[in-house]
Formats: sequence, structure tokens, C-alpha cells
Amino acid sequence: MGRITSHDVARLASVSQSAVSRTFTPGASVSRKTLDKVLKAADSLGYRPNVIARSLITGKTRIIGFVVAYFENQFYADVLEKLARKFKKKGYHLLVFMAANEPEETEEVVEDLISYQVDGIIAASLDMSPKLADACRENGIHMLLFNRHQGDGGPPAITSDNIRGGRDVARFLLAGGHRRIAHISGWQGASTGRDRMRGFMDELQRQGVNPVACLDGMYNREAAVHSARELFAQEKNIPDAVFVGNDHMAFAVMDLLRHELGLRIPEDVSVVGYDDVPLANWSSYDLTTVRQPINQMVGAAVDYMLQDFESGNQKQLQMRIRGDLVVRNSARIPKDWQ
Amino acid sequence: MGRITSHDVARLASVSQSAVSRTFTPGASVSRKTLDKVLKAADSLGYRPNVIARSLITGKTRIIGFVVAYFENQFYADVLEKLARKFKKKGYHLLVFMAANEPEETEEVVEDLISYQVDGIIAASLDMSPKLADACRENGIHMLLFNRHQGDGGPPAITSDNIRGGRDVARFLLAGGHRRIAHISGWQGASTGRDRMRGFMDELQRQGVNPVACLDGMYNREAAVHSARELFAQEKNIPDAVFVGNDHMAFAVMDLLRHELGLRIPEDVSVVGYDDVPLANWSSYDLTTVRQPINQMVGAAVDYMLQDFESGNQKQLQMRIRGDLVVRNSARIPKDWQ
DNA sequence: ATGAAAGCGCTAACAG
DNA sequence: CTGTTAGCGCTTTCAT
Repeated sequence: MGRITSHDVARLASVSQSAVSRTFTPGASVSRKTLDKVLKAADSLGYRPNVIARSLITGKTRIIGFVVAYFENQFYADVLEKLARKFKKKGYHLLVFMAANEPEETEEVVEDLISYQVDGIIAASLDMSPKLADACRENGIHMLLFNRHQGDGGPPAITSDNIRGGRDVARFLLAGGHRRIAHISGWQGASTGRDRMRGFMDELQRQGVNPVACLDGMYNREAAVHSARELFAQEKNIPDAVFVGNDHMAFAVMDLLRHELGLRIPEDVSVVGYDDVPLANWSSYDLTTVRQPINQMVGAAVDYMLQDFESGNQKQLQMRIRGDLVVRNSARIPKDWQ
Repeated sequence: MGRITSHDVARLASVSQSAVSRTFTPGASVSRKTLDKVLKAADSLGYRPNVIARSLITGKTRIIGFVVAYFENQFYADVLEKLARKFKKKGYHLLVFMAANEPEETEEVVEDLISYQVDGIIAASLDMSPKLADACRENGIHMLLFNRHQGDGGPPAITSDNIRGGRDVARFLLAGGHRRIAHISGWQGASTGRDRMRGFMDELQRQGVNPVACLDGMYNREAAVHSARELFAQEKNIPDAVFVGNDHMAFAVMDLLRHELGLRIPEDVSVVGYDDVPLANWSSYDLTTVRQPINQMVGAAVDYMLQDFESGNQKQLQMRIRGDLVVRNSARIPKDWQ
């Protein structure tokens, strides 16, 4: 009924409570004999060390706070799953926090995180004010931005190379002969939205092509659809290609184009997305998109965190992992592509 | 640098450490004056109570373990998001564990959960062996099965009324004039898979119709597609309607039917799913499906847990919440429906 | 290798 | 209402 403690085990095994502790502390010195006795007693009682009590003295909870805005975008669900699996193998677990990217809400979450004495915070789809970054540092909480960055002086961040990705999309569309190109961008309040747009626009300009339009889709299906409807309601300058800031919005745009506007993809209009979530490969969408190398990003995130924990101090990091264009059939394929 | 403790605050505010503790304990008796002093000192130091230390003495961590098998199915991502938001409002947070529904893995996870002294476990898409249920009980961990049940004697469980849902699908299909009906079921190792199938089959039988086939789709896209391909490769008895055990598989089946087999939905074949995930309402699929009332289910889960925590003992619960058929356009609509 | 003892940061009696 | 005191279950010196 009451929880079993190391004392109970010690009593049953006729050893000191310290011996029990040592048995469950990797690399502590216990004789073969006591170890056996303790393990046997522990097993018969169903004893598990209380990591909460342990953390009080070690100062490490082995809990990582994972902060995210929404899971409707499959990308983040995927990230969570992969992070959780990888961290679990290393003996860490994720405490989830839902928070919109608003200063007020972020602040509240960070306070909670400090209360829980998490060892680290992984913030996906979220910015960190300097004040919050300081608060984390003061409390010895390691921090990592995932799929966002705040510039070279900002907090450690892992993203894919969104500028390059945007540029690749522009090249692909231009090579495909498109000249009336529109962009429904990711949220301009987020680095991903800005970087993808910048890479895209720069390359268009470099090749001397002006986009017919560039609207903020806010990483929101409704906003993206609204923008797209506007684009295609014009008298002239109807786009023949649209680069949408992420897959999540691209699906909504494709649905609009096909089922409400009766357009064929890619015959009437090409659509390109960003992320390469699993859905992009389903044949209903078969979306040409830029892959965010989730496995590499997650792997790097886990490695970085663990290394930081070990060294004890937070290292600088601004990692941009290259992600390639995945050519499918939602956009016209240039004749001599690859 | 070092974390700030209640002692630091006490010193600065010239009060006892207990006074600080009381200030942060809702409903403790502190005078207006000390409260102000403490709050001011705490604020200037950026102090936050250490909930880990607190939990050691209260015996409550305010952490709920959430165990789930995969997030590829949007249903579970949605559940997690809603649970996290609702629990947060009550001061609880979720620790996520990924675990397949295999005894060995489940056992490992429960051990971890005990180590973390979580207040409760919500197991989605997972069974609980009697042994594990006992382990939880002995450690004072409340437990709740979400979207699974293990019968009336089993652990507390919240599901939707899957038998009724299956039956409703059968009625709908039969009323639509279908007579060559197939079922690609949810995994028969799961109560949802069995119940949906049972409700469906019973109603078919009641109306004197034999299904042309009934295959286990394992809640897995590949398995479902494999089954569907088999169904439609036959010489005769090609189905004119398929009830698929959840939306996640239904999407894969629809993609196969349309893009590989060239069939029209619903003209050539009707498809019905189960769950009503957001995707089901996207126009590419526009899937007729049975709604799992997620908000109600999540609400009930939170209420139950909180009430259990308060009363201290685990009450019996076998809740089946009714979920209605959502008629869209992936299945022929009976003339006089509604 | 082992046990005794101190203490992590906090809450909860207990006096006053 | 407030301070003092005794732990919560564990790890970690420190002797032995």
C-alpha cells in the first residue's frame, strides 16, 4: 500500500540503506554478495528507486521540457515521437507544454518548467525572449530551439537550411518554365517563414523574375486558403505555380484549387510545400516538397543536450542541416531535371 | 547561478523559511504584510518553488504519465494536445512515453512511471496486464485506459461506444443499398477493433446480409492496403462498400482505390472510416466516418483523474461515450437518410 | 566494501 | 499568524 523505500529493502536484505542506494547507482562500489542480496530483496518487494528524491540531491531530474504550439501539423507530432524515443534510450523523458508563440504564454510556461527543475528545454515553434533565456541560464536549465533560430547571437538552435530550401524551390519552379509564381509564406514572425521566403525570393530575383504575389499564410490552414482564394480570384496574373510555406498549408491550398476552383495539379498549377511530412507522400497529395531531415535534426538535438548536460555549461550552437527537394507530382517536372 | 531556494527569499524578506513556504501554499495562513514582503523578495530574486522537493513530502508530483504507441494516427496527437491543455489548467503536466502494445515494453514503461512517482497514468492504445495494474495500485498510481477497455472487471476505461458505432455504419451502408460489403477491421488485439467489428457484423447479420470479407487491418496503413488490394483483386464478389476500422487506414485504402485501382468513390465503392480526425473533413477525403467525441472523452478523463486524486482511491469506471456517424461523401447516401 | 550521518528544498505539525 | 523542528527518500562524504 505505502510506497516501498530503500529502507524497506535494506531491512529485508539485512544491509544498510546506503548499500541499497549503491546497488542502484551505476558505478558505485558494492560487493557481488550484497548486490545479489539487495537485488533479490528489491525484486521481491517490487522496489523502484524514487527518481524524484534522487533528483533533489543530484540536481538532475532527467526530465526535458518540450514546448510546442500545436500538433495539427504532423511535423511536430513526428518530432515529439522521435525525440521521446531517442531520449528514453538515454534515460530522459519529455514533459509536454502547449504554448502559442506569445511572450505572455511563453513566460508562464518557462516558469512552470523552472518549477519542475527540468534539465533542459526544447522549444519547437517558439521564440525565447532574452529575459526568459536569462531565467533559464540562472536556473541551470539548458535550452535549445528546434526548427526556429534567433540569429547568431541567439540561443542554441537547430533548424534545417531553410534559405537553401527556399532557393531550391525557386530554381525548380523556374526550370519548369513557370513565370507567374506566387508564394504563400510561412508566418513571418518565425525564422522558418522568413528564411524560406528569403531564399525563394532571392533566387527569383537573381533570375530576373518577379513573383506575382507574396502573402503571409501564418502557418494556418484557413489563412493560407484565404490567401490562395484571393490569388486565384484576380482578373489577370493568375499564378501558374505556388510555393506554400509548409506542407500543412499546402494540403489546404491543394484541396481548394482542386475541389473548389476545379484546377488540375500540376497541369493548371504547380504546388510545392515544405517539410515532407508523411502525408506528402500519400497519393492524394503526392506533394513536391523540401524535406526537413527530422531524424538528423532530432539526433543532433539529443546529442547536443546530452553533451551539454555532461559538460555542465551551455555551448553555442547554430546548426543548419541541409534538406533536399523531394520531387513528386504536384509540380511540373523540368525536362532535364537531374 | 545556483538555484534560488526558499531560504534565500526568507533571508531577503527577513522572515522564516516557513513563511515563504506558506506564501506559495494556496490556502495557508499568512498575514497580508508578510505575504507582500515575501512576494517582493521572491520576485526580485526570480524565485520559483521547487515542485520536486515539494512532491517529496506531499507525495504528489502533479505529473501524469501519458503512454501511447504512435502519433502517425492524428487521433492520438489530438488527444495528447487536448489532454495537455486541460490538465495544465489544473496544474498537472504530462510526461510522454512511447510504447507498443507488447507486454514487455509496457512493463518497462510502467516501471519508469513508478520511478517518476507520477500521480496517474493515462494509457492510450495500450492494454494493462493484471500484474501491472497491481503494481500501479501498490504504488498509489491512478490509472486510466483511454480508447481501450478490458471489460467490466478491468481497469477504469473511457472509450466511445464502438459497438454502437459499428452498428450505425452497417445500417448506413445497408440503407444505401449496398449488399457486397467488406470490413477491414481495426486490430483484433484491441477492444476498439473488436467492438467496432462486432457492432458492424451483428447488424449485418440481423439484417440477413453476409459480408463478402472481413480482414484484420491491424491499425496499420500497409496492412490495410494489403488487405484492400486482395479484396479487389478477386474475380467476383468485388465489394461495393468497405468499412475500414479507423480513418488512418481508411485514407490509405481510399488512395489505393482511387489512384492505383482507378475506382471512383463513392460511385464505384463506398468507404466509411472511424474516428473523425481533422483530415477526414479535408476535401480530398471528405470521409464518412464515426466521430469519436474527443473533447468529451478528454474532459471525462481529466475529471475522473482529478476526482480520484482528491478522494485518494481509485473508483471503478467503464465509460462509453456515444459518437455519431458523420455523413460526408465517401459513401453513397441513402435517399431518405435523416 | 560497508554503515553512519548529513542534507538536498520543501511541507506540516507543533508551540507560542 | 509565525518560527522552530522533524522529516519526505535518496545520494554522498566520511570513517571504519
